[in-house]
Amino acid sequence: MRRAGLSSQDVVAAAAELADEAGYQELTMGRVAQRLGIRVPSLYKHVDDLADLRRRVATQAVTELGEAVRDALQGRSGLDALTATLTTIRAYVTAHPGRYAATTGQQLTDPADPLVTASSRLLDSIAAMLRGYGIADTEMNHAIRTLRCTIHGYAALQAADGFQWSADADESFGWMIRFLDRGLRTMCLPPETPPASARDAREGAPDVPAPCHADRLAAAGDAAVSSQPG
Amino acid sequence: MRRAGLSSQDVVAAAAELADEAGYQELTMGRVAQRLGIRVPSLYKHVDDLADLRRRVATQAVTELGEAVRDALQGRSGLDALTATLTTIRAYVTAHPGRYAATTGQQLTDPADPLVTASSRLLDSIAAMLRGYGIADTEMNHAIRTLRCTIHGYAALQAADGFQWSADADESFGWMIRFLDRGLRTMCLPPETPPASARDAREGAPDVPAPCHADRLAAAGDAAVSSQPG
DNA sequence: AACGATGGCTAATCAGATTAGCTTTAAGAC
DNA sequence: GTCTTAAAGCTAATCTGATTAGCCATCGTT
Repeated sequence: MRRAGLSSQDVVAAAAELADEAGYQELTMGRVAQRLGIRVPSLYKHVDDLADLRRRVATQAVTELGEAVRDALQGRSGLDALTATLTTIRAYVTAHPGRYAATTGQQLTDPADPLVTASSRLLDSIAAMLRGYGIADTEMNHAIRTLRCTIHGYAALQAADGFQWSADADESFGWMIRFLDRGLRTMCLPPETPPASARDAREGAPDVPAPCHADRLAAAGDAAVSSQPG
Repeated sequence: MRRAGLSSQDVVAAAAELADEAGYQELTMGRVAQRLGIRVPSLYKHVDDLADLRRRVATQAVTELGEAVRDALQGRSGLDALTATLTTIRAYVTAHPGRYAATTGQQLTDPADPLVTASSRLLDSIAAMLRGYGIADTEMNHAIRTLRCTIHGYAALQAADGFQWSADADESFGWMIRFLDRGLRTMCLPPETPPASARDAREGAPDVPAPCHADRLAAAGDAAVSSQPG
């Protein structure tokens, strides 16, 4: 019989496409083999096992996403950069829900893992965006983590079920961007600075640490930040 | 042989405990049966199948979480209420990572589904928190969605790997709360209101819809908001 | 033309979910 | 007290999907 002549890359690519088209839960050895026109056991010549394949798909996703974000950030700063970042991520997750789904739930422990490397790059881009945004170094870790939560939450929800929340999803997305923008812009000013609004900031807030001084930064290159890609 | 005399509730409870203790990926019919001291096929007298069991665990989680948040919000408003909400959710997810993990990836389509009901209640609590926070009705949907993304992102990341991001996670959590607080307080003021900061808000922001007027609200009881629990 | 690594295959195994069908308990009807 | 019967368990069997073992063909190299 004629050989297909596949590489690991081909297998991962097929898996990624399959996940996007049929849903991440359909990313199975059988479906991948079928798509490639080979039998299931042959896949094991190219990947270790299903977990390995999933992890490679996740790595590809984070890599692609990181490149897209880096490209989108060229020459931008402030709200412009924030908008570009979120828009890019949203577009990516919309186009590749299965790939993004693969990234959720991956452990990032081994520093030599390509997935960890790719995640670090993505977070570096976000950090650069925030730095150009005027976030102080002392706040950087907190800001990255906060933004990461919001972005990951948005992306995870979107990847999970395509956001059926009706027609005004675009507006909500824009609102979210403006929300983040304002939060970032006011975050490093003294606590009293935000304009007196219709708000009663009670005194007895349960257990929030003191405002606006970040001690003990976990140093640079803090790979622990990226405990989860995206 | 002696009967165990189990109910569906017992099975779900055992599954929830198992998921918390051993991790969501260990939530398997075999492990659940083992924990209950019965054989695997007997489980099918109490639940339809594994998907049903998972969904019930998710429902229990969202219900418990909703009750906890509702309790925590008693007599609070503003930053106090926001802090209570997030602190409660964080505590719940920390105590019950497996349960929370069960909620991610559930579809919420059928309005009669108990999971949908429970999710709606939780979102109602969050809406009440925001309303008491001074968010206009026209912005409510956007605010809920935004907050939901951040909360879900935080919870999902935490449930996935327990947040190994080093020692200052608490500080980041506090920072995030203050960030959200400031964002919410400044969000419904005219765009120019936020104090001129070290920021250059460029003009050419890619594609964000116009600021601060929300048209076409998806009416009340908008179950589509809860496309994902938590 | 031989060769050796590579990529593919069949057959078999294993794990986990699910189904079929039987048996016994235990709760209520008489 | 017995009788009946639905519910709750069980064993055995099936099915799906992942994985392993071991064989064979292809292809680039010598």
